[in-house]
Amino acid sequence: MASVSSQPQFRLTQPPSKVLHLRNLPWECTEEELIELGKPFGKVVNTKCNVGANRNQAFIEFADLNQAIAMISYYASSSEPAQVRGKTVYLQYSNRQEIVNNKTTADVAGNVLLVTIEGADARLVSIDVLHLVFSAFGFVHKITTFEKTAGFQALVQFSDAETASSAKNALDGRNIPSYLLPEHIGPCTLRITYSAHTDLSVKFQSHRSRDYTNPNLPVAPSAIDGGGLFSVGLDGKKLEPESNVLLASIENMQYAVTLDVLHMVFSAFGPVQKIAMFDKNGGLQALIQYPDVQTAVLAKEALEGHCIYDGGFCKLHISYSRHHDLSIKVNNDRSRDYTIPNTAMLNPQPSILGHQPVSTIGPPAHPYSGTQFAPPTEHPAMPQPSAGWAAGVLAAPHSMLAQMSNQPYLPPGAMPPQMGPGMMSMAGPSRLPQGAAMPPPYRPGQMQ
DNA sequence: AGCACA
Repeated sequence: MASVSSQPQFRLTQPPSKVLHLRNLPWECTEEELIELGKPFGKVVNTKCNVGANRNQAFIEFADLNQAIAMISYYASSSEPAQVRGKTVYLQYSNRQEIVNNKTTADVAGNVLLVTIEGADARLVSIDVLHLVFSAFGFVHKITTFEKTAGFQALVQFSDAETASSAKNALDGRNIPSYLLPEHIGPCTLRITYSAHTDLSVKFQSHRSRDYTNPNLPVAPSAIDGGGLFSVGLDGKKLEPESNVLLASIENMQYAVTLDVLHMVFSAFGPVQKIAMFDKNGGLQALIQYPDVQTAVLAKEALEGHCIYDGGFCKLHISYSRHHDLSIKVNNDRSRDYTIPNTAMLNPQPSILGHQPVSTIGPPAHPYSGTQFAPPTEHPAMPQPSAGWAAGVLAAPHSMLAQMSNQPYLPPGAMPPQMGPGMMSMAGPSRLPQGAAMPPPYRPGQMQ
């Protein structure tokens, strides 16, 4: 009575599926042979051969469930077994409902790009860098990365084929800007084709896959340490536990970074409850409190390593704080509790208009101007702010204010004084790339 | 001869 059916993976009967699992196939069975086998019963819409350790298994997917049932039923009662090249093949319903194929390339333009990253250090390119690069062309819905014989590859999903093709046209054959990459790593060239996918299935956020449309997606179990206290970072190194409070330190602070600048930058991801600024080791640091961990994670991932101002000025380094609720004793120019409704009390009306950054947001000599990305037909020193993809690329990593203050988070019915016209002008929409239909990272109501 | 990526 050693019933194999007690092992779920060897159940004798599978529930019907459009997908059939085939085994005992001859060596190097081709897709054509599989189609030939299935054709009498219906339309084979997809196949996958050379599956399994011996590469002698395969899947075929019919257009219709009834066609799969017809094939199974036929061979269940036939005296002639199913055969390929005279070899008996065994078939049953697959335990999956559709074939997910890695036939990643397509001939026609689609909304998903297949990106191959070439270069000795290609696999050191993080999914966040890819996200940044491709976000310059529009909202990136999802990214998955994987390693195949072709090397390190990624699938990047946009809303539509138009956005995807603008990214493809701009980036194919170009190098990822070195300033986005870790130190001392070689050039990484992007080779881009269209993928046959239209909607990637991302089950959890991990170091290999992201779904930017669903911030509530669970983090991959594989990316969480057994204790659960520490999560594993993009490079597999341990990180401090996540927190709703971020610790930001500001490097290369050529320009004053005020409470209001920080509030604006961090408000792009959700309501900022409290900010406390202080000096440490000769540099400026700030604690930024969000209502929840999730928002803080979003903000950290988006902002880490980026500069508030163009030209590498005021670079942010962000980690999770051990704090969870800051105690703000007094509202002044270095600390503020935005949850206190008494706006009259906290209104020093600082405005960065009094500081130089307004005129220096776009430094005259842009150090990154198109040298790596700019198409040869354009003037590298003169990125066209509203027309070129180059401006978009540059805007993403270097002018966060320009992009993020576009639609900062505002509490319903509230117009904080620090969101005055001075602030908005500094982030003038003129710097936004044309394709900046990119939704703001945070919208009230979107995240429950 | 028994189910594919993260």
